[in-house]
Amino acid sequence: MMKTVLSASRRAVRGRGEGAEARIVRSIGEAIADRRLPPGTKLAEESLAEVFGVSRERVRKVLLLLAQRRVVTLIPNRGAFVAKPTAREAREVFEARQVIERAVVEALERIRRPLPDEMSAKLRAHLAREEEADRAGDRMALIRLSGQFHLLLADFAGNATLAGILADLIDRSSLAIAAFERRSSHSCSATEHRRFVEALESGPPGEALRLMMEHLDGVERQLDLDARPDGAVDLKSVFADRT
Amino acid sequence: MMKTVLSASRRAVRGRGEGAEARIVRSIGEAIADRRLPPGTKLAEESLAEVFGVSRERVRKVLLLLAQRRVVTLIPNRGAFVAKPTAREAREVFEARQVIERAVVEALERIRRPLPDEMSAKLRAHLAREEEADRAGDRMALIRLSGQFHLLLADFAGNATLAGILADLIDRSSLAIAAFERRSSHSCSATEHRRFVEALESGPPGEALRLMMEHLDGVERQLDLDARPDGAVDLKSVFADRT
DNA sequence: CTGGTCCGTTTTGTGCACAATCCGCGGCGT
DNA sequence: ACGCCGCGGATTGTGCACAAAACGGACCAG
Repeated sequence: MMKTVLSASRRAVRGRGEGAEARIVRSIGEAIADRRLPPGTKLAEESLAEVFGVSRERVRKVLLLLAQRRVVTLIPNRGAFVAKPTAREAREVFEARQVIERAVVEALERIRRPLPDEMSAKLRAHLAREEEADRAGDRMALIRLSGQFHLLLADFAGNATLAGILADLIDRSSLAIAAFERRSSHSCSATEHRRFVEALESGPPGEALRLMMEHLDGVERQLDLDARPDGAVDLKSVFADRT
Repeated sequence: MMKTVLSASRRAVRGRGEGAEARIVRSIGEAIADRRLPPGTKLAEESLAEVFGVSRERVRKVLLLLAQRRVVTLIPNRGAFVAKPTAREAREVFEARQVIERAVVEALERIRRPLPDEMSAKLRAHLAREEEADRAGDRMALIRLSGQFHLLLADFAGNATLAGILADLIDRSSLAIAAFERRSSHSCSATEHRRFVEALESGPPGEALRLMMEHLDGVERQLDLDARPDGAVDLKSVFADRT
């Protein structure tokens, strides 16, 4: 038996209910984080309403929520688009992440070793999943898992408010990466995550923090944040050495 | 001449326009921060629509935005209420503020002294306003100015994203203070702010940071975060030593 | 006096229809 | 060939009407 049957005739079942909006928000949010919806993509209300089997105003509400989280941009009388961060905003987001994740890791380092079994177990289980996705070459899963890893750490730190803020920043990081990623590079984060966990469990004090800061720096440095915003490219330099 | 004339007959002028929603959000947000709307207050859609001279769905949208910022709580089929943070949430908010404001002050301390004229001037102007509100005993103005002070510092730090996050946290601080303030105490923050600015301008390195952390600790310590949430009070202990 | 049920009123939730706005395209003039 | 203007189609924005649900009071039974 299939898990869920997607069909227009089922809209009464799929579309309704308390958490319908939350489901759609998650769904779109994940699609954006996974880059199935690249920055700049138009999100037409009618289409989304059809896809999710809900009325147009429900979609409208969802888009308003996503806009508040800066994941989509709402342009009056033009519609909703997947947000396309500026280079400046991208830098700010990564800086904000460093600020918050530093605090998270500092809190985690204050926990007496050995780490609680549950925490350790969850971390190792997560690493296993990341490495499997890595082996399988499942890029989308890897991106999602990478975000979840940082969020998992924030949860362990015990401050749900900070974790919530970080969740937003992680989504926006995905957006920034999608917008500014260099064609080349991409050192897998799975191994860096593993090293971090090892440092956290049995490394010298401060080692985990150092690794995390380097990790975030590394991710940011893989971006091409000097690129001009689209449409402002210098045509002269682009065609300089062409004949 | 008065700045703005509030009148129902002006609804066509006041209610319309691009920034109508932003205006209402600010208006309600300030009212909550100023504690003219204490935690738990019901925010009926129809009433608000009438007050601001807009349609009910516009109010609805505004309430959705405020709910996203955790300033109001939306209970399905019950309506919107001014959020009433739990003690845990209050602690989390203050901890989050420390995390972010530490980063802000560290960034400010990295600026070479003397501080740029504009920055210095704005800070001093702000201090003057705070002290005047203090002398005048204008409690509401003092609360608002106190929040603006911290936000001003974040602006100077140059990260708009972090500043935006902090703005939310400051609003929620006001809520927490309103919910957990002790009847007694309240050391004026104006003098602490002045000392901070002096330390920032000409104090030894780290002094400003120390003052800011103490300041935030002080604010939090003025709260009674051990109070049980309303309705869950332990009647036995309340009437323990009564006859 | 306590506790429970029913019903009217008030408030919130949702779909729909219509108004407003914008985009693309074709025509026209320079 | 380039740019300006205006129109048709499509998309978004908004008010309205009705459906759904909750609160409060009245009434009643124990």
